[in-house]
This record gives sequence, C-alpha cells and structure tokens, in this order.
Amino acid sequence: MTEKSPCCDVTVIHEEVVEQIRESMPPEEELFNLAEFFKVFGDTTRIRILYALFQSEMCVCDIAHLLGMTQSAISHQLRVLKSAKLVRYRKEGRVVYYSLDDEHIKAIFDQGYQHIKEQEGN
Amino acid sequence: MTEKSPCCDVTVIHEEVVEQIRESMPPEEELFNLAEFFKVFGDTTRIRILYALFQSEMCVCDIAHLLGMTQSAISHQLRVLKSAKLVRYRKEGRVVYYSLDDEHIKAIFDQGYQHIKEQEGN
DNA sequence: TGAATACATGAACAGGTATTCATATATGAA
DNA sequence: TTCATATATGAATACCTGTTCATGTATTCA
Repeated sequence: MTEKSPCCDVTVIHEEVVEQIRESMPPEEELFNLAEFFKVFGDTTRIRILYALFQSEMCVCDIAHLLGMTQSAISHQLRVLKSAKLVRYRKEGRVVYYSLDDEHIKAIFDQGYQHIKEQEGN
Repeated sequence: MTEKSPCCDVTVIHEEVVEQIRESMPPEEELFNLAEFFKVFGDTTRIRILYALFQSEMCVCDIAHLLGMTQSAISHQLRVLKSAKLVRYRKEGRVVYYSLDDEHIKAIFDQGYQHIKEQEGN
C-alpha cells in the first residue's frame, strides 16, 4: 500500500483516501482567498477596531484615541479593513466616519469570540 | 467638543462616544486571544490542512502528499494547529493520525467560506 | 541489534507585516 | 489666500512567520 509520491519525495500510506480528498478540495484560489480573509481578523489592532465599530460608527481620530494609538497606525489598518471590504466610510467635511460594511462580519467575530470564551477554562 | 487626548497627541472629536465605547470594550487579553485564534486560520497551508481533515483523519505523510509539500513543513503547521487546539492526534505505531478537535471549527470555516463565495461576484 | 521509516524540531533564511516618521492632500475657517 | 486640522500615504525599520535543511526521536522489522 505504501508508495512513493511523484512529487517532493514523500511516502503515501493511504493512496485511495488521499486521491479521494484531492478531488473534493476546492480550487486553490478559493482556499487562498479564505486564508486572506481570516488574516484580516488576525491582528489585535484590527480586531479592536472592528469591535469598536460594532458599537458605533467612528472617525479616525476617535478610534486612535480610544485605542491609544497614532492616527497614522489606525489609518493604515483602516485601509486594510477597507480593501477587505469589512468597513465602509463616509466623509463629512474633513472628518471621515468608518462603519461596518457587512453585518455578516459580526457573526464571524462572535463565533470566534464564543469559541475562545469556551476554551478559557482549559 | 474637540479636545486633545491625554495620550499620544490625538484629537478627540466625540469624547462621549469614545468613553462609552471604551467601557464596553472587552479586556485587552480577550481581544488579543481572539486575534491569535483567527491568525491560525490566516494561512493557506493551514486552511488546506483543515479542509482535508474535515473530510477524514489523516497521517502526516498523506497530508504532505496531498498538498505537495514536505513532511517537515506540514509537521510544523500541525504543531501550530495542535497548540491552538484545532486538531488532535492519535499514534498507531510510527504513524500519527490527525483529526479535528472540535466540530465548532467547521462552522467558523464555513461561515468564512460562505462570505468569500458571496463576495466573489464583486 | 541494526536498518528503515514516520514524525518532530531547532536553526537559518526569506518574505511579509505593523508601526513610526515625515510629508502630502483636502477641507474648513479666518 | 493663508492657516489649522483631519486623514492618507510612502519609506524605513523592527518584528513575525513559513519553509527548508539538517538532524533527532521513536517505532517496526529483519
């Protein structure tokens, strides 16, 4: 049953299972996009920004003040959130207000939050 | 209404909103842990491993073969998944079989997957 | 016991990322 | 127009992270 893989010099033990799963794998690109999506949640600053925006729309300097960080750092992170389409913005004079683009986001956030809360006891 | 922040030289525009949200913020540590949790999903290799394990438990060399990567790379990533308690393992002779530790994980994965599928049209 | 093998792991390296700093842009006010 | 300010952004830097390479450990088999 054990055979050598044609690639990368790795032994295969369960050829059939591997081939079966290979066929069920989504396109490479989709899994890449999914990882990129989760990566946006994988930073404390962005998580804190998202949490704040769940409560209310906010302008950049207020977020910076809330989190005790520079305006520049916040602005850079908002750009990441914006390009991931997690937040939208509206301008009012010089002030730019950011808010959530998608309530769906809160569900994902909450599910993760719930998960770590459950694991806290361990 | 506009005041100078005591920290970091940032102007505050909506003092009341900021203070109100500040009180509602979860402990720093929880948001940090949440970001760390999502960070684990934020890598293509780990996402692919998780997807594979949704289908079936697998040994290290089979995963390596499936993904066309070295045994070492997979082993390192399994360690990350293991320490995040996303996977568990059982040993059978020399072979180590990995599987999901928590069905909850699939819900989070699916929700993210659903999200990017919905956004695909844009 | 000795060889083969499935897996783990430490060190090194390359690529990525978050923050800072300096500065640019844009809007409002005087 | 000129100044102040709210935000954006490019470059630089320090830190983090994923893979590779070499090697160690544990188990099976002869």
